[in-house]
Amino acid sequence: MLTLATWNVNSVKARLPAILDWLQSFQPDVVLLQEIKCMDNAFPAFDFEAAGYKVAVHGQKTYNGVAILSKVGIDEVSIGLPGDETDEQARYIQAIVGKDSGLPIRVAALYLPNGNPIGSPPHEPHEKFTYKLAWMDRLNRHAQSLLSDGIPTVLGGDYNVIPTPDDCYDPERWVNDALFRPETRNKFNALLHQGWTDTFRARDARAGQYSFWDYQAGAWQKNNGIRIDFLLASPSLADKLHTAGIDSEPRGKEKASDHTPVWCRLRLSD
DNA sequence: ATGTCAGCCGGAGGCTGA
Repeated sequence: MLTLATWNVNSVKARLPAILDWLQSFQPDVVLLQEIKCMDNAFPAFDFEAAGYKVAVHGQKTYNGVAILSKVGIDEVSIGLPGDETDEQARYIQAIVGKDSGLPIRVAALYLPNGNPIGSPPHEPHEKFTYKLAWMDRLNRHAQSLLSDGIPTVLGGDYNVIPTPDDCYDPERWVNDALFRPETRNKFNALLHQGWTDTFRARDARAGQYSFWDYQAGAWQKNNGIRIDFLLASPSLADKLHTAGIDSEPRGKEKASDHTPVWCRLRLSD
């Protein structure tokens, strides 16, 4: 059995004790981190190595930043999402894990742009919603190429997409938000239709299961959340999906991230 | 209506992003 997780930690420095606690108690094999908010040389690699993980990092100053932690090795690391050489935001890293312990699996940690506020001014080249939609087009092209070479793959991260009204506490409140707009949901659906499986949804059909709760307005206490963090499995891995879930425990602790870990467990034998 | 948190610069607290 192999346990993978994705977690937007909202600063790896601010969250280090919380992350180490969770690794110790949950014992995931592979963790995909987003919003580490530091440069590569400031990533606390020693602490994760001491906990038994190999580390691959793609960071930048202040914003964004993604990383992979693995107990089963990391090989063939590559950073950046293809399709725009001018994009300097650190939002994508992929690697092969588990190379020398059975089935090698390609994993990616991605941090899809938020996209708010929408249109201010509407056709400005750095408008955030335009950047989000263009990034999603690049992701979909890249994801298609990942499927075509047949390597079992998990694409995990903070997608900043609310896929359906079941994935937010009050759909009316989100209708004009970049996370829920039809353009956003259509592109995410197009990704799924390539053949990716939302592993959580494949194992839990209930509405109102969330991975993010805003810090403001008592959102956590009222369970005013949204589900925007996903582990998408390619077809051969979806067939091996054992269980999946959201561990909301870290969100309730002191000095929590606004996101909580989403996990899935794969049956790799047979 | 407001409510939060983190990083940056710079040496306080205002700004940005989420």
